[in-house]
Amino acid sequence: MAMKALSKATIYQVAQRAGVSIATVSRALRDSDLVTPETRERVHAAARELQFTPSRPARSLAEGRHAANGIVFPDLVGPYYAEVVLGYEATAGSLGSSVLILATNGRPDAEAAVRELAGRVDGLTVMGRTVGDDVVRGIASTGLPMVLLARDPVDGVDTVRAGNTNTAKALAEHLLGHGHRTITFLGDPDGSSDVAGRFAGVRAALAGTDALLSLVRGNGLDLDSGRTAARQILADRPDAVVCANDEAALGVLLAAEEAGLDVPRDLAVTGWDDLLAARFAGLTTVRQPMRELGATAARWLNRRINEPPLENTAARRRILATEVVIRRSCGVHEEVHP
Amino acid sequence: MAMKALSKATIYQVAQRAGVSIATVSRALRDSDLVTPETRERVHAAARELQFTPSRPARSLAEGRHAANGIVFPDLVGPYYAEVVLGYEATAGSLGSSVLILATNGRPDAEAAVRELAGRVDGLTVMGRTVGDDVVRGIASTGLPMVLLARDPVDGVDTVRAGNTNTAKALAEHLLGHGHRTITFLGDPDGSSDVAGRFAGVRAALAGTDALLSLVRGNGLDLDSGRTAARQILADRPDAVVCANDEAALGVLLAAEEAGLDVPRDLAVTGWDDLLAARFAGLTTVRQPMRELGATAARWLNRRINEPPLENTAARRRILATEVVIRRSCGVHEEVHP
DNA sequence: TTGAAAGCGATACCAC
DNA sequence: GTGGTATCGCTTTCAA
Repeated sequence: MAMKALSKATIYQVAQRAGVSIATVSRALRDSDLVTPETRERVHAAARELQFTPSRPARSLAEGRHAANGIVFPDLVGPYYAEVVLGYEATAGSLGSSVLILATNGRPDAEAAVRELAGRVDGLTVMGRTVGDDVVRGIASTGLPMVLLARDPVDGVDTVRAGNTNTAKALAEHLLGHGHRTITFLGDPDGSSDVAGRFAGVRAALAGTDALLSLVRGNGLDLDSGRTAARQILADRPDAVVCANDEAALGVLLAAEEAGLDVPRDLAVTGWDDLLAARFAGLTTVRQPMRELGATAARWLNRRINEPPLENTAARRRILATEVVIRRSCGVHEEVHP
Repeated sequence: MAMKALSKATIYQVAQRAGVSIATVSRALRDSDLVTPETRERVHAAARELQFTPSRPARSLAEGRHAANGIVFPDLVGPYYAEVVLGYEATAGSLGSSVLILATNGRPDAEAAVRELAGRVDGLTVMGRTVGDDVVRGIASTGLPMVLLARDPVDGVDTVRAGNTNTAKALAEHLLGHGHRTITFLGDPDGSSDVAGRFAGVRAALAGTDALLSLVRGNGLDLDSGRTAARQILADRPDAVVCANDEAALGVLLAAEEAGLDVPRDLAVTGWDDLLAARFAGLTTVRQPMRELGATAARWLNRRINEPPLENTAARRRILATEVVIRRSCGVHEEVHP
């Protein structure tokens, strides 16, 4: 039987086999027009026979670029980040760039991991509160193109995010319209700038009204944290609980059910993200363009990477629109739902 | 010849600054014990001052490895893949490897993209029906360590998957227990081996009974495809619709509601995956260890990568356990739900 | 312990 | 058009 030809072929072997120099191989393989169709074909044949694939590190070293970019996010748990990352990958891929991902989640060495990642890419997207501003500045100052995603801006770095405050204000006003007067916000404004913006919006809506706003930070934005926090919140019998995201809100829904409370009659609940589950739970929430957030970041990063060094434009900011999605959980509406 | 504005420092500059050779810098920075604590410190200081970070391509070229591995999946849409990829990233990261992702989704050049990815990593995990067996074999034959995830095995390549057939059989038997006799399976067995396994399980359960099984392939496994397919299915008034995944099942639920059908009284519906939404939709489904699937693949791949070439063990197979999760949608149970 | 130098595998400039 | 070769930045013998 034939021997397993696993040692990858190099450009030298292809050159030898085709009877040309490595320079010619390089040209022929990248379809340079400085090669005779004849030799071009000969080289391609040799390459094919040897199953030649150029070494990526060698290429990168010679070209001075990685042809890859990276995205750092806190976690991939929950549909929110997943959608954003997917949008990012799809767009980056179509722009001809490979994508490296890094979830800083429970990583103790997040900062080091991010720096290491920065060394593997032509540009980096940093999402949410994964690493401090100092790290972002440090990396940006090396000249590596960067884009911030769903995160407070840093001087000189592009930022893409989804609208929080205005939409949160609209949501809270809708709640007021239902007659709710004691409102609890569940989420930690110090935990992420998104949450901070949402809280600010709610507060703005209640300012100058007779409604009462209280804040419960909770332990996180997942279902169980929401459920746990809700047990405490429900003891105070607020009219409504505005949650920082859908998962927490779903947890509150579960806790309310346990407590024998009817939503929305006894308690109104709202979330944020419009997850698939929100639809089936009848949860009033806010929809944000997750896929588009990722796609925009990828597009911007690509632009920065290919930008002529001297035309370096000022940092961009963009806030993508979000919208309130009214369902059953925010209060009793005219029509009766089955 | 343009001047690089922010050229990163090289090992040469560090060497010069520390007054040593590049060899010494290399050793000092990788904490070799062949260096005086004294010079070690001097080198570290110089590196720090110059903000030196070794060039990844240069390192990879010299070491002959990437310190990275990749995972290919069809799509990241829907919580299923996201969870698997997260589990993968977390484990790979903790094993000291960077992770490259590739969604073949709507990519016309999926095969080329996978090959290109293969050139950037020390090992590759291929999930589902992203590329053909020929491509898998081709890559595996170059000696690149691989792991197959949720996909039919290929000779000589490790495979990790979740149980389908037996659990599907149990699920179908439960349905029979409810008295359902006309059952429609929604999903394309030719579209993925997972779906094929689930269908096989259902068929096995009905074999030898008086129950009738029909197959509707549908156009996909997302909510809208399920909803659309359901409109056709419902015309036949089956007792139960067994869906290949939760998203399709949720679509069926929506269509049933539109048609004025009561689930489970008029129609039983089951899904697969146990998404968060399934819980709130009261959907009977099957839970699979998504996170663990990814983690196992990452662990196996790591083992292969670091395996002494000659101890090359036979291809491994593992099927992780799945379990039926009974909720309301499969039929009327004793207890009355609110 | 440290330094000199030989790779690693491409790209691209400069002659011919 | 092609070939020779310097270069990219680092790791790793091999000597000293």
